[in-house]
Order: sequence, then C-alpha cells, then structure tokens
Amino acid sequence: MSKKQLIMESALELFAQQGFDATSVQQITEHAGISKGAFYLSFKSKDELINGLIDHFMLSLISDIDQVVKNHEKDADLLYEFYQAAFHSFQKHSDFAKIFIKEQSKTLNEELISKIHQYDKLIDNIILGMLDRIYGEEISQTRYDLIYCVKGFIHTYSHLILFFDVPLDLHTLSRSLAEKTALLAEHSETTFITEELYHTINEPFHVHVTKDQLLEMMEQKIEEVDDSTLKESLNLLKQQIIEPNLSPAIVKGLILNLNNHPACKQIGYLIQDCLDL
Amino acid sequence: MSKKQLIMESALELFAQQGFDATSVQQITEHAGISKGAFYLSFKSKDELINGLIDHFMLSLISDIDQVVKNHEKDADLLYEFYQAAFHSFQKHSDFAKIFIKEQSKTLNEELISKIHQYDKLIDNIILGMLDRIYGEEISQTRYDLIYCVKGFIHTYSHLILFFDVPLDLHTLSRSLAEKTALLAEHSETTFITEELYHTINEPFHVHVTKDQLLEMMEQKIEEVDDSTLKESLNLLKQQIIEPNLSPAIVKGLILNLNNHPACKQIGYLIQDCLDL
DNA sequence: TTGACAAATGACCAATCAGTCATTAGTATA
DNA sequence: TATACTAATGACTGATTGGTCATTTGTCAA
Repeated sequence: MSKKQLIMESALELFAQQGFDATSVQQITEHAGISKGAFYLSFKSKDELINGLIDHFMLSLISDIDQVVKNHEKDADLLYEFYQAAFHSFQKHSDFAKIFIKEQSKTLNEELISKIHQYDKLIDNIILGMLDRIYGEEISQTRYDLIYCVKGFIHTYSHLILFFDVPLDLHTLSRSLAEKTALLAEHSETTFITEELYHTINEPFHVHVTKDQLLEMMEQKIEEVDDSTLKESLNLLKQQIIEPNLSPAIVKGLILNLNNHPACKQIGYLIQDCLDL
Repeated sequence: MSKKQLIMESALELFAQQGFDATSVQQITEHAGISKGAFYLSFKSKDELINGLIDHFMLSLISDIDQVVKNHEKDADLLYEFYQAAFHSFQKHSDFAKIFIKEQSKTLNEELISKIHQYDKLIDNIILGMLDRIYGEEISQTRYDLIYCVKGFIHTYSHLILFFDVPLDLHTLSRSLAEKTALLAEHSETTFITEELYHTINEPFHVHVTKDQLLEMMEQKIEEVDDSTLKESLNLLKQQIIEPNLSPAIVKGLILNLNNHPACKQIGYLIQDCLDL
C-alpha cells in the first residue's frame, strides 16, 4: 500500500468519527504511524487530502451506481437494483458514507462546496436517467420531484445503516423503496419542482461561448497547465467536443478533474455547458 | 432585548453560516457589539450557548408543529397542515433550521448528540400520532417506515428552502408532499422498519425535563411575563404540578392561555407533557 | 568504507482558540 | 460631591492548530 493510501485510510476513519475540523493532522499521522513531515511529503495540505478523499470515493460511489443502472437490462427490477447498489456501496465504504451524509457543514471552503454540489448533480443525472428510462413521458410533470424523493429516501434510511449497529436486510429495504418510488412515479400528480425551478437551482452560471472559442481557450489552457491529469483531461474533452464518443460518466469525471483546480474551474463550467450536461 | 438574547441571535446567524466549530467566541462578540468578557457573564461557556440555542429553537419548532397537529380537527387536511407548519417554521427560523439540517457532525459532544436524538424522537412521536390518527389500523404494517419517509421528504425539500435564494410556493410544496404521503400510506405494503427494529434503535425514552427543572423554568417565566393572565395561569399550573387538584378542563384552558402567547408556547408544551395530556 | 541522495523526522513557528481576571466605566444612593 | 456597587472591558494565558525546515536516517553504487 502506498503512503498516500495509508494516510487516506487512516484519515477517513478519523474523519468519519470526528469530522474534518475536529481531526488534526497530528492525529492522522499518529494513527497512520508516520511523522508529520511525512504527511506533507504526500499531501501539500490538509485540504488537498480532504479533496482527494472526496474525489476518490465520490467517483467510486457514482461509477458503482452508474454501472449498475447502465448494465441492467430489465426495467422492471431497475429501481430495486439501483437502491441495492447505493446501499451496498454505502455499506462497503461506510466511513466515507458517514462523511458524505452528515458533513455538509459550511466549515468547508467554497471550492469544496462547489465540488460536492457538482457530484450531487451527477447523482441527479443518474437518477433522472433511470426514471426517464423506466417511466418515460408518464412522469414528465413529476420527474424532478421524484429525484428529490429518491434522494430523500436514501438519506433517511442511510442513517439506519450507518449510525446504528443493527444487522439490516438490505434486500427488503431496497424492495420496499423500489415499491414506494414506483407508487410515487405512477400516481403522484402534483408538480412542485418545475423544469424552470430545477434549472434555476442547478445552473446559476450561463455564459454563451461558441464551440470554436471554447476549443481555442482549451488549447491555450493545455499550454498553461503543468499537471498531467489536467492536460490529459483537457485533451480528451477537446476530442469529445469535436466528435463525441466517450460515455457521459467519463466526461463528467474529466470535467470534475478540471473543477478541482481553481485555474481550470471556469473552463470546466464552459465545457459542461457546451456538452449540454 | 436581553443581553442573552442578543448573543443568541448573533451567534445563530454566524453558526448557520459557518458551523459551530468554525465560529469563534470572538466573532460572536464582535458581531453582537459586546466584549468577550460580557459574553462570559451571560454564558459560562461556548457549549452552554450552543445547548441553549438548540433547546430554545427545538422546543419552539416542536411545539409549533405539535399545536397545529393537535388543534386541527379535519383529518382530511391534516397532512397538508403538518407540512405547512413545518416548512413555515423552517422559514421563520431559517438560521436555526440550517444548523438543524446539516450540523449533525460528531464534532458535537456526547451530551449534545443525545439531546438532538431525543428531540428527534419527539418529532417521531408527533408524526406517528398524526399518521395513526388519520389512517389507524390501515398502516399498522408501515407506520414506522412512513415516519422515515415523511422525515426524508422534509429533509430533501428543506434544502431548497434553506440553501437557495429562490421564492418558493410552500402551499404547493405542502400539497404535493401531502399527496405523496397519502399515496404511500394508502398503497405501500412492504414493511422494512418493524416495531422491533424501531424500538431497538430508539431505546425507551422518558420526559427529558424533570419536574423540578420544569418548576424552576416556570418560576423564571412568571418573573419574565407582564400579562396578569399568563402570570396567574402559570401560578395555578405550578400548583397543579406540585399537587393536582384542578379539573382537566380547567388545566386545559390554562395551557391554552399559555399557547396563545408565543413567549409561553414552549413552556406550555412542557407542562402539557408533564401533566400527561 | 565512503559519498551521494532521497526518505523521514519532530522541534519549531505563527496563528488561533476558549476562557480568565485585574482594571475601568457607568450608575444609583447618601 | 463622595461612596459603593455592578456591568463591561480587553489584554492575557495556556493549549492546539496547520504547516515548515534543518537535521537525521536509510539505502544505494562505487
């Protein structure tokens, strides 16, 4: 196991117990059995560690669920499989899930909040895609409300899984939530979250840039940056804009890479906008 | 406004923005326009302030909702009225609601966590009482699941109200959630949270305010209020708690006197609880 | 054995924290 | 005006924080 991984695992455990702020770098290094200096050889700050943890586990969680939803053929069981994937992933990475569920405190810096918001949007898109696939036009009036209901179900029941030490039957839980979701999808009629409201909330920035302008800006940015991840992400996204051939999850991940770095955040938004995500 | 109230209001605003840990006593006193020493004349520690805030607003929130549920006669509109009360209370005390929704971080000490857990149970009881009243035996298999669904709905939609600066139509929201809740209550059949599981999680719980504590609070309130009706009602109820001798109708009337005044609503709720009404 | 280089250390720093207390300001009574 | 008292102040303390860096340790090839 690399030193970076060792630190991440030690930190995750402590963060889940105490939260980000209440866990000192000292504690992390003691728990990992290394010195404070060694920590700063792997991460240039505590913030970078937190960022790394969130990126790592969020992408893992999202790709877990995305894969299940994408690979499942029968629409009949899809809701059930979705909830199963989500709760099993929560159980597998319970330390991270604890942080994800409760630590939305504004203690975090602006950058982190926006990052979490972006991941939240990714999850929204997975849920929305699933619901549209199963119910199509039937839920045109309630699709955005349904996203919120699904997330609400997951949130409340996650508390049971994460914060109480009771053996639970996730199969029954997933079946129960699939039944509830289906009931709402098939019979609920009142619209609260309109298309307009949803987009007001989720896409506050909208600057129109042409494709060519954007490609030129990306080219320039590729020259500017040093980080190889950023360079590659930008190159791949450039290809995607010229000729789309990557899966949405990959594209979204690449954009998140950009959003990690303040210098690339803006261009990340523009690319996202251009690719209609 | 008393110094204590001034500090609580200043602190609440900052806590809502930054969280408990990230807000220093220094910041609070600067924001309130007083010195650090003056803070410690009103509160013996930062923890005492946080405890006071949670007690004050939680009781306010709970008694608001409880009163609406108890006083509403027509079962048909009850769910709607419940959601209306909850969301309006959230909007009224949005700073506290923000803290309540997100700050469940374990940064808090054990005492606080258990306190929040107890308040959560009070809310559960209000919701359960309401659901039982409307649906009775019909939901015997799903009543505990329904509590979690209702709380999940409130949680997700609260995000919209609290963290985005968009004008929202709470009437439509409450109607929409009442419809959804009714759908689940009438058609959902799968049981996940059994009676046994529910009680495993929520170990038996008793009145969290002792008689002596309550009497002390009443004494204090008697000093505070000007209105002679309130003073007399409080005095009579104090006697009733020490030695019951009034008829139930009179007691109920006295409590109603208290509930009419915002400043006494909370203590009214506690007295009601203590006298087993 | 030596020398060169990277890996790792922990004493140290400035900043910030909750909480204290000697001092001062303000006010009411004599 | 003088006295007595409370309310309020803010410089201070000791503890803790994230982060640094001169120093030591470990590991090679020569």
